[in-house]
Amino acid sequence: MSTVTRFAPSPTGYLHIGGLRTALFSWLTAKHNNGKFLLRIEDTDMARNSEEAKDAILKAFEWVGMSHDGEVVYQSKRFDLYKTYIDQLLEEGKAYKCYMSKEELAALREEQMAKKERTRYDGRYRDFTGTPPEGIAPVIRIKAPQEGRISFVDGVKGEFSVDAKEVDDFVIARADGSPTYNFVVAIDDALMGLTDVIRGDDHLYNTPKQIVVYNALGFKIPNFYHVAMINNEQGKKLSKRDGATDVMEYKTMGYLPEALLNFLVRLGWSHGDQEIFSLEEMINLFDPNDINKSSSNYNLDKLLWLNAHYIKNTSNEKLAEMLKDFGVDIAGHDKLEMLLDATKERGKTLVELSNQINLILHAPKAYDEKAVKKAFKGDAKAILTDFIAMLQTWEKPLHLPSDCHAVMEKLVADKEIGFGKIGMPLRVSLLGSMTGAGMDEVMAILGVDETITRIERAVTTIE
RNA sequence: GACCCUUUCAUCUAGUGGCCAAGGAUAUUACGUUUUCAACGUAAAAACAGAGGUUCAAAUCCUUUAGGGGUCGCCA
Repeated sequence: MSTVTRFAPSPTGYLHIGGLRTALFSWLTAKHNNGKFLLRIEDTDMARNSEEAKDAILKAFEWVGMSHDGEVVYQSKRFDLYKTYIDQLLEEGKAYKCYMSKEELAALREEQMAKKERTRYDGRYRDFTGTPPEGIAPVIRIKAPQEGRISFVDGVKGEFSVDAKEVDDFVIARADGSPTYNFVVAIDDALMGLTDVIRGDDHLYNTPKQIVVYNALGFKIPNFYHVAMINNEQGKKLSKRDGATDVMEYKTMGYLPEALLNFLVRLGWSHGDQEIFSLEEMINLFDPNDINKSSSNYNLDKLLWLNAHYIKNTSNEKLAEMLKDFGVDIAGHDKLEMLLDATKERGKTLVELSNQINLILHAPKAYDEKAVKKAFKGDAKAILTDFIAMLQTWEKPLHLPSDCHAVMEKLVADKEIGFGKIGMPLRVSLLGSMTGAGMDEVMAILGVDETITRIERAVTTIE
């Protein structure tokens, strides 16, 4: 039987970084087995759903390049289907109408809390045959087993079992007739042919309930994998205050999808000492049975490192394309290769990279104050002036970084000075700051004319 | 409150009774390289939550305490 996995978000907000990891694990499991990865939108709660949220989730998937197989399934369009199963269970006596009011239920819970018990429905209408109370629209509850244990083997946690007494006759249809979560999830997972359900371990307790549904309907129970949550660096639940939780924010911040996926796959999963995984390697090596039991903390440092790695290893052509989103359009630039070669090791994100490039592309509007103090002193002015003269009279071509380097070398030799004497003032003249790309590269990219223009302008500011 | 899950360097992790006086990666620090900043290279520092057991031998098995997380809806 071929593997089928799924991701099933409810469209109430953006795609969360934790959700993306769970989705990644599911996606990898499907790809590893040449199976299918399905997407289902859990929109049974009409009040909280939004179209925008759904689109945002789909967009995030598109960005990271995790495509789903087949059509997206919307639970909101399947109410008729769920209804037939509710009727079936009612007819077979596996579910029943419960006329307990919300007030009565609340009172019962309070009573149980007071007695320090786990709260649960007491089954008072399970075998009810009398006359139903007036004015109460009943909910439908499923008959859960009353004794024994409900158990299953979780691919991550291992053997998991709860006392049947812990699982009450939960509601499968509300008073208005709409089906509830645990009911529809079980039905959809079964009908969509899921073989492996990978989800957050906040669903661990839902699983016994869903197993009740599987059994009542005679469905085959899939493998379950409950993945521990991602916490913040302090080990607390990840919230907006901890930085970006929306997947698309990472695009804005200049992260590459490969880096983000590589980062996420290593949260709760590993393969020996390996840190860098291409998509292909992940697919080949991933096995949901290897997922770690414990929750992991979210730490941006490693993501930044990975991102730098992927930027360095991305083709210049592709980088140029991506940089368009960051206000840098160099796709047609004749020195594109040189420009990116000179900068891509200096940018950990596309934002930083675009800053590096802009530094070269645009003549400095102002010179960094500290840099001026350090570089434009002593005989800096004279050296720069000599350098201009040298450039103007240079007879060989000055196209390559090595060509430009030769000029500096000559100057250093002639004047019997260190490289720093020319390097530092030159750097400030060309870029306005003490940091940044190598001078040889910058000069080659700018060309002789622009190089001279920038130096001349700088010289006039030195008194 | 009840029930469940979990616990190796600051962080992600390797580790399935002897190969572990615990390995890798990130971050940190130092040094090297460099005209600068990065990148890169070398090195340093850094952990088995605590307490009891079992065993010739325990990070690994058992008990227990503590920390963290989750669940207890006519939400998903």
